[in-house]
Amino acid sequence: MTMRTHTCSQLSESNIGQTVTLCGWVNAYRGHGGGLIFVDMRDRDGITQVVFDSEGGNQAMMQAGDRLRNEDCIKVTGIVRARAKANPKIPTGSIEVLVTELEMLSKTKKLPFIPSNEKDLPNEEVRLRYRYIDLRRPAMQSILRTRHRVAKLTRDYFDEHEFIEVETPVLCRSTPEGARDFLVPSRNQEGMWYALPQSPQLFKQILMVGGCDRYLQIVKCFRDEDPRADRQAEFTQIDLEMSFVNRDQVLEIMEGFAKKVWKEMLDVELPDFPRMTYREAMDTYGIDRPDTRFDLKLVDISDLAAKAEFGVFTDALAKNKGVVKAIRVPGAATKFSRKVTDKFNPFVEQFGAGGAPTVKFVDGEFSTGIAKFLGGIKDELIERLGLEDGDAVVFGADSYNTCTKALGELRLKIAKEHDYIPEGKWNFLWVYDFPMFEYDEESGRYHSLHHPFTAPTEAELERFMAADVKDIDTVESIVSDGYDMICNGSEIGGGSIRIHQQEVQSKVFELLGMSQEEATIKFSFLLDALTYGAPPHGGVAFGLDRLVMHIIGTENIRDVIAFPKSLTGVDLMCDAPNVVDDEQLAELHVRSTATAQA
RNA sequence: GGGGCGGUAGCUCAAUUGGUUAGAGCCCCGGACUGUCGAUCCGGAGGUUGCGGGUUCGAUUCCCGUCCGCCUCGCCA
Repeated sequence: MTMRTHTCSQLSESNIGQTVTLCGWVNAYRGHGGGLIFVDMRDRDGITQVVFDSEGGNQAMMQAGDRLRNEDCIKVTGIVRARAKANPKIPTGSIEVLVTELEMLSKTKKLPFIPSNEKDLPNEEVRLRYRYIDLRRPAMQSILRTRHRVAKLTRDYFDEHEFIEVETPVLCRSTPEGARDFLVPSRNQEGMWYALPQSPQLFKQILMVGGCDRYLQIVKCFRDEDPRADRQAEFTQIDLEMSFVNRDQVLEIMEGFAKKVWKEMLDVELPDFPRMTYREAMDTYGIDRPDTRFDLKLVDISDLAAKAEFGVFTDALAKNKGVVKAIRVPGAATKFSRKVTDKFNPFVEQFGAGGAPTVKFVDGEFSTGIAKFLGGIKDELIERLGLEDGDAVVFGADSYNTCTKALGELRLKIAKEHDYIPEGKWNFLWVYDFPMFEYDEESGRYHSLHHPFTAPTEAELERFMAADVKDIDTVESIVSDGYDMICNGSEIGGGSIRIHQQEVQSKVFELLGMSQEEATIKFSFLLDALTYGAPPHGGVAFGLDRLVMHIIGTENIRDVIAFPKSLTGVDLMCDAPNVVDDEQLAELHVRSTATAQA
């Protein structure tokens, strides 16, 4: 039993004549003087019109009804009756409730905004500050429910596949590889700190060593890095791990999960996911998470460019790993005005490239831009790119990494701004065969492309174990058994087969420039665990926030989180983070070095 | 840490080359109205133009600094 007999979505013509009680908020108020008042009541589930009629109620009740305003929280008892004229806009539009009793549960004061006025919402800052009002909007309720359904679907699917949910600690050991840790001072252990988990990676692997076989957890993770529109410091991961599996077996089960989510949530039947190597993704899309809904592929024309007498090309080719690449943009000759192409240069400069020259291909000739440099290679270029009349071509010339990155990003920008992305298309794929390591010139060290617990592929194992730290080309060429699930150009999940042999794990640490002593201090528990009969295992982590973003069709991660933070990591509603007392700090053996305090 | 855009009433916005009392709609308050459904109509209240400094006879407007929000690069093993 609750205070009400029905929710605001439940009543229909079958309830006519019944006395019912509803609880909810005033969604709209339409008074017609002392004698007749309409109020739309809203709760989580829907809207029902209730009527105050002087012929059906007493004077005091009419007066109380007349004082109702948007978002007052009320309880109403009355008799269900048919409407003279139904309102087809709402599901309960054929009935209304003639009020016999009204109870004001909670009067609202003047609101910063009216949640029922979807067309005139305030800016996001106000919505976040008054999140409890924003959350009353049906659109927000729908998102919360969508997120709930995805979480439930997740638990159901993996339960059916014999995964069990296990909780791992939130107060962890700091392992300052990769992202910055959030730290928590220890009161009991003076001078010691916990870190919040960037992911439960090591715990889930140790669960495999502990015989759990198949593990699931929907879990908060924390990375103290600057947020983005699609990234928060605090986010939710669907964390998975399996024992006694190889890569294809992991992919099969994870692909089944994605298919199930898309079927249940969007009624979309996804075909089997294509697979693409990391190398192919980088070569043809300039990014490790290619959006394959459209072409605009990067084509290597280095050999042709070498023959063109164009300084930009020849200079680029003279660089270490220099390349020249081109993108055919179908039908863009008319779209690429000078104004449009002038913006390409500053855009690619952000990514370290010098520029992105263009040409148009009209009436069998190159024109505008760098056309005059392409005379000698015209026919070969047309053939290589498959040019048709009315196309445009964008070029990039630089070292492989810079050129690829710049053109990859430019490709996405052009696709978005000039409508090359088809509506309603879902292109999933797996990217695999990542390099294990990338050499960073600046620090003179390697870092892991996935994470340092990713195994080399079986075929690479021997070469990996024999690799010499100083042999950069060889180390960079070693392929790992990692994989990412990509959906429309966004990484929604990633994982790998993990290392389950201690000597292999030690070799990774060695190549990462960690001394044996250092590795022992940081990861002794893992290295130890791997020596006690660790099973082969692998897994995946999906980003729950990203998944829900795709399903509801938003690019703003704050839309799918009930209480998100701003881009400076501030909770605008709670005003966190905040200053704490010196006594609190003293207890934790911490003193602030901050110069300014609020 | 760098770059870009923004901040005027509770909310969404306006305000001429710097100009005299900073406007409108919604919300709120008061009133009218018995079939509305974004109800309608009449009246009213509501402002340290984010904050601090500067230029000027005069600053919402121009300049400097600062705070906040959004987007982005770096960053995100």
